[in-house]
Amino acid sequence: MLDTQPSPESQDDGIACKDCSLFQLCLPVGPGEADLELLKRVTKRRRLVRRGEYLYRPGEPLVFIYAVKSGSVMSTILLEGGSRQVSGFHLPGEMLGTDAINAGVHGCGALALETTSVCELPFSSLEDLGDVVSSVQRQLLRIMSKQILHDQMLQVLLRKRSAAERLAAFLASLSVRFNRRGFSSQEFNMSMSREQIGNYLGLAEETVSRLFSRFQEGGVLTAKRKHIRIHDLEALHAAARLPKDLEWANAI
Amino acid sequence: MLDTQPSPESQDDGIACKDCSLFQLCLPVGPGEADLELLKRVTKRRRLVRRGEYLYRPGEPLVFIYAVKSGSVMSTILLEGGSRQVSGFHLPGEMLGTDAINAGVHGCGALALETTSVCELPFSSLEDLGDVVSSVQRQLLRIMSKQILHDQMLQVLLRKRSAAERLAAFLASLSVRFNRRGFSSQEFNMSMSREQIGNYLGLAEETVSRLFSRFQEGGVLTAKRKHIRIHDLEALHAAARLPKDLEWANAI
DNA sequence: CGAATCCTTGAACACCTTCAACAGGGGTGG
DNA sequence: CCACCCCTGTTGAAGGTGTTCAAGGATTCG
Repeated sequence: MLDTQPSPESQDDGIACKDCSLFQLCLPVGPGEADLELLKRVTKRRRLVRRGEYLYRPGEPLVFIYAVKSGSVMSTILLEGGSRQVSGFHLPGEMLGTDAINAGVHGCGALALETTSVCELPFSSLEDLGDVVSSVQRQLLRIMSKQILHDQMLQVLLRKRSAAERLAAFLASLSVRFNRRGFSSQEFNMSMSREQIGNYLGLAEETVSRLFSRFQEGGVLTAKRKHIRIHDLEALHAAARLPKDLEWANAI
Repeated sequence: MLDTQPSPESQDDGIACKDCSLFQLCLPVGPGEADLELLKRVTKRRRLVRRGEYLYRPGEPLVFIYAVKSGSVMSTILLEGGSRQVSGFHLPGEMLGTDAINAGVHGCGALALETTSVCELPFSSLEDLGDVVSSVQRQLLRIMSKQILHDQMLQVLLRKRSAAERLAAFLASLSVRFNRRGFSSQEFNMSMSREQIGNYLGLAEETVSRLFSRFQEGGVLTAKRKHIRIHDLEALHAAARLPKDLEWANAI
């Protein structure tokens, strides 16, 4: 599959961190120049992973926290019996790897769904640097707190919502997240398959497929494989039955 | 309801922090005396809440992170329409409130299920103190990372597990958590109702009740209202189908 | 003792899954 | 370039699991 997702940033690697739209999304430390310098040092490392490649695998030691710059990453939990549980999708501007801080070892695997560029934030440097980095560490606390919040929101979805509500919430979330990154909120290419969406939402692949058809019949959207065009954003959000709180978006 | 849970620690409030069994559970900073002194200062505050009282309500500013000393606390998310979603049960030695760090405001409410004693950890002091506190802050990061991990495990449970597996996992978790605190792993009093368990596990109250009956018919346990006696711990863990990893216990 | 709450059990029903078959694209090799 | 194959996605039918509705029993507390 081609990297069909348009890239809002130059492929030039010489970009300054402060110009990276990711900067304010993942580590908004404010106007302090010292922190900015520090962050520049910390976030300098880049890595490119191709579709199907792993950013990290379960069991590997935690070396970096990652921030997605472009592309998309799927994290999966390896269950006994070898089956894999999708635990999250990470779009540009979103972080992953914080769940490994506790054990110092990655419990999840992170798989690139398309050609993906990430920032590597060496965790040891975040941890060891003195109080210069305190505001960064505070930021890290906030980010992790946010993730806890989002995991809880996702749990709400998984507990009591119908299949249609789950998929609507998922699509509404994608829409908001793409839009936040400067893309259209009404038309985008998903990088994940029906099976992966189903796995993530706790639904069978067939159910997801049927729901896409049903939404299409209802005139809410047009879905041609991975290309999604939302005609009635209002209806989609209504079907999702989520609080209007934008924080929800990251959760799903 | 009486506080039927036996208390493994003296009710005397003069207990030194380092003698508190909670100490190593929630903030194991190691042998450093400086940190120990600091923690003693930080965790000195206690609070007693009675059954039905709130530790905090949604919307209140984040002042403390809490650690349960005795009793039990249920945290709930307030959904639109006024319905409440149970998002977690917190037993002695477990923390709550970290999800509020991001917004600085509690999104959940925390309700005492029985007479409960908690430690109040002023969040500002955790945040503001210099590098003296760095190891504590690192600890906080670990704790939050652990919670993220556990939330993910819970999601696995909610996505693809049957009702019986969910309840078995919940009971197995309670068993492990009680045992960790020095209580019997085979016999204990739950502080939560069938309805609350169902809400938490994404099941109807009736389903939970039926499952208790079914487990009882199968000779796995005896349940007399909130008093649980597990006869076949092996079978319960088998029914739960969880990795033997103890980390699971906190998750559910 | 009465009331309210919690728990239990039964029956019908709805939703989603599972099994099955097929369609359609995309990539590969001839 | 075309044919083929494999993978992904779609659709149908049957069946199971859990919910909902309903009623009754048990326990606690005023």
